Amino acid sequence: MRTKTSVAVRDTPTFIEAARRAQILNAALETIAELGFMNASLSQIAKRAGISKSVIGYYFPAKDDLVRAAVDQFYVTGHTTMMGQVEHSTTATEMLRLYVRTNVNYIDQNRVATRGIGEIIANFRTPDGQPVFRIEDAEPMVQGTAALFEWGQKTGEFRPFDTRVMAVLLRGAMDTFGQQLSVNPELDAENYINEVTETFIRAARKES
Amino acid sequence: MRTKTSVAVRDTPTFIEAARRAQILNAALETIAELGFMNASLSQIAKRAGISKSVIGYYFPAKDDLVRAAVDQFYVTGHTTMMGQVEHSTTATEMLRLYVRTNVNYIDQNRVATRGIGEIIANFRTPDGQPVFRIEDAEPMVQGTAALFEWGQKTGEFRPFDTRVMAVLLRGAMDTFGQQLSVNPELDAENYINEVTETFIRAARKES
DNA sequence: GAAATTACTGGACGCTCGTACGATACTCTG
DNA sequence: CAGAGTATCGTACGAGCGTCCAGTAATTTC
Repeated sequence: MRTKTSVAVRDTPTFIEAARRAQILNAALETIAELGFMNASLSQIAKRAGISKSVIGYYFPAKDDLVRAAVDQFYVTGHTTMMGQVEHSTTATEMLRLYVRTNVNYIDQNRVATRGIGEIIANFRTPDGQPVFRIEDAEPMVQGTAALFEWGQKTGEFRPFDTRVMAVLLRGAMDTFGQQLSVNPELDAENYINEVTETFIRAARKES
Repeated sequence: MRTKTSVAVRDTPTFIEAARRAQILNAALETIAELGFMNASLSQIAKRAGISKSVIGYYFPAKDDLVRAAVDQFYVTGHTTMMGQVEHSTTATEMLRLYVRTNVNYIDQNRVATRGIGEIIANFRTPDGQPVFRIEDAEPMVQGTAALFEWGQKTGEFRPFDTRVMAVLLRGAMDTFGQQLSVNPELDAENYINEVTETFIRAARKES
């Protein structure tokens, strides 16, 4: 007679299950953010969560599933949070301002998660060495950003330029903020927002 | 009776030793660039080099030494290569142009090494999880870049702005190019150079 | 409050890692 | 061309990894 070693598939998860899952996901992101993806073993994660290693195996069939769940959760909450704030702008310039502000603030207020997810995306690979999250998976994000600049070119707010390169530069500026934050936790988000906004508006706007 | 299991310390290395060291360093960077730092085991590196795992141990006492040697080599050759090209500019604007061009071209022409070193810097940690190469180690690079912008402000070519943020943004734009390259190897370096140069000159220059 | 289900534990398994080592092959030098 | 020094190999070891599993504790169900 075999005993159950993994959680049952249910329509509505138990209260305990929901809480444990959240706790484990949180501990995983914390551990990854602090030790790096390659040192974040299940033992380490379990130790931080104060639970036995096997509990993780009980709720997540394999480590892959845990990692994927963490990434999914991050993008679902993050994307909806940010989209809501940006979408009702009346000019491309205003949208650019809001885009920078919303993104930087989100990173600032979700430092551990942002850092952890970054580690995962950079280092999570299949057994044969292929990245699980390839850079082209961020292509929709780049194209969405490029659309902002295309809009501005259409309305005449922006000069002609390669919108894709500009979008990649802006995305890079967002990522850079996260990295700078981990160097200097006292970094002033407001100042960064203002400088980056000014920089990109000047770079994109039509000659006066 | 013990036999020698590591290479002797010599004033001038043997021909074989120099060749093997170079071969191993090269294979290591290749492997790291392709499989990622965390999957680049000594077995994998040895396999690529077509040698036994023990040969690596013969020339490099520990894996750490191999990795550090690879980083050292990269920075020594890279830094001197680029400094030489930029240093005799007559205006800050010209230097900015040269800076972008030289950096992008260097990354373009050293793709594997650039990618490998990036992997190492991001993922190489001490046993307790602390990064070996901390981001503040890149501070001299950032300050050197900031000095370029300060110069331009002093000569009146550039408007007032936070030179450190601008320097971080420019460094980020350089790093971004490398990442974009690994997505799309056909990426046009010349176009990227032109767009980035135009972007930063417009962002930095004084109002006309 | 007994039975059934759910939640958790500690230990064992097979695997790969980095390192260490004894033995063997190659290559110079006298 | 013998022998010392140099270079390479295969293998073995302990540690840590992710996964598995039989058994126990806790909670829910009837």
